[in-house]
Amino acid sequence: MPELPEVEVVRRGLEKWVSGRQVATVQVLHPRSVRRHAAGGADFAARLTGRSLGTAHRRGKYLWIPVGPGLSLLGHLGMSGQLLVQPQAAPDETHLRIRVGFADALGTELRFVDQRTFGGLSLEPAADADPEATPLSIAHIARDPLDPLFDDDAFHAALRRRRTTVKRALLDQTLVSGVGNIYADEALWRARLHYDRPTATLTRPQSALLLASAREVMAAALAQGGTSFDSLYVNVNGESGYFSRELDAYGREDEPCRRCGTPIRRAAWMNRSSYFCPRCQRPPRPAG
DNA sequence: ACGTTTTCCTGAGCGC
DNA sequence: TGCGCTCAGGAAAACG
Repeated sequence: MPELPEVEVVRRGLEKWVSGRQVATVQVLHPRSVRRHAAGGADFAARLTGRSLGTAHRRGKYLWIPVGPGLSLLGHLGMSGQLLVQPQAAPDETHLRIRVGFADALGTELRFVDQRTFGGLSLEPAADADPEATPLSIAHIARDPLDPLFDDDAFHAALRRRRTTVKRALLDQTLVSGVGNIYADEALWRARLHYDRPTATLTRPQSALLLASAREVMAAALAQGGTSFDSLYVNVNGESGYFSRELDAYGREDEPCRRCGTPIRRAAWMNRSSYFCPRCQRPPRPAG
C-alpha cells in the first residue's frame, strides 16, 4: 500500500533510471490503467512516443515527469501499482498494464504493473508554462508534511474550521497529502490521539504534535526504503522496504502497545480498519 | 457548500 | 477440491 515514503522511493528510482531518456515505444495493455487520460489509450501512446522524460516530481502520492512544454506524464500507484525498470528480456509480469520502451541502448524498459488497477498513468497539461509546474489535474492536492512549503498554521486553522474527525482529516488529500491508512494510524499513535477526535477541538500543541509525528514516522520509513507487508509495494528494482517491522500500531491487533503494554485494538472504521492503543489513545467524549 | 457514502478492482485467506 | 465470503484501500463521483 504505497503512501508518501513508498512513492518517494519510487520517485527516486525514476529519477535515477528513466529521467533523461527518450521514449521509443508505448504499449497500453489495459484500458483501465489509462482511464484518467480522457482521450484514451491510443492517444496516450501516440503522444508519449518520442518524448524525452524530464525530472521526476512528487506531491503526496502523485508522481509526474515533464515530457514537453506544459505537458507531464502523471502517475498514481493506487493500491497495488508498481513502476518497474526491467530488462527488456524479463518475462511479462502477470498484471503488466503499460510498457514504455526507450530509444537508447541501455536494454531496460519502464513497466507499470497493477493488480487491482486503482492506479494509472495519464498525460496532463501543466498549470502554467513552467516546465516543472504541477499538473492541472492535481492542483487540488495539498502539499505533504515533508514539503518545505507546507503551512503548519494554515493546517491547524483548517482543522479547527472543519466539522470532521482527525483521521478523516489526515486522509483528506486536500488538507494534507501523502498520508494513507498506515501512516495515519502511526501518526495518531505517536501523538496519542484517538481517530474519532473532532478536529475542531484540537489545540495548537496537539495539531503541532500530530504533524511532527507524521513527519517523524514518514521520514523513518523513507530511511528504511518504505513499508511493505507483501510483494505489492516495491521500488523500481522490485525490492521491498523494511519499515513494516517498526510499525507501532498498524497491523498489530492484540500485540502489546510499545509504550504501555496494553493490547492494540482494531476497530472497523469507514469500511476499513483503525489500529490504536485503547489506553494511550482515549476516545473523545460523545457529543451532547 | 460541505460532509458522507459509494464505487471501482483482484487475489489471498478462510470456513465449510 | 472448490465455492462463497471477507478483506485490503486511494480518491473521485455521487449523494444528501
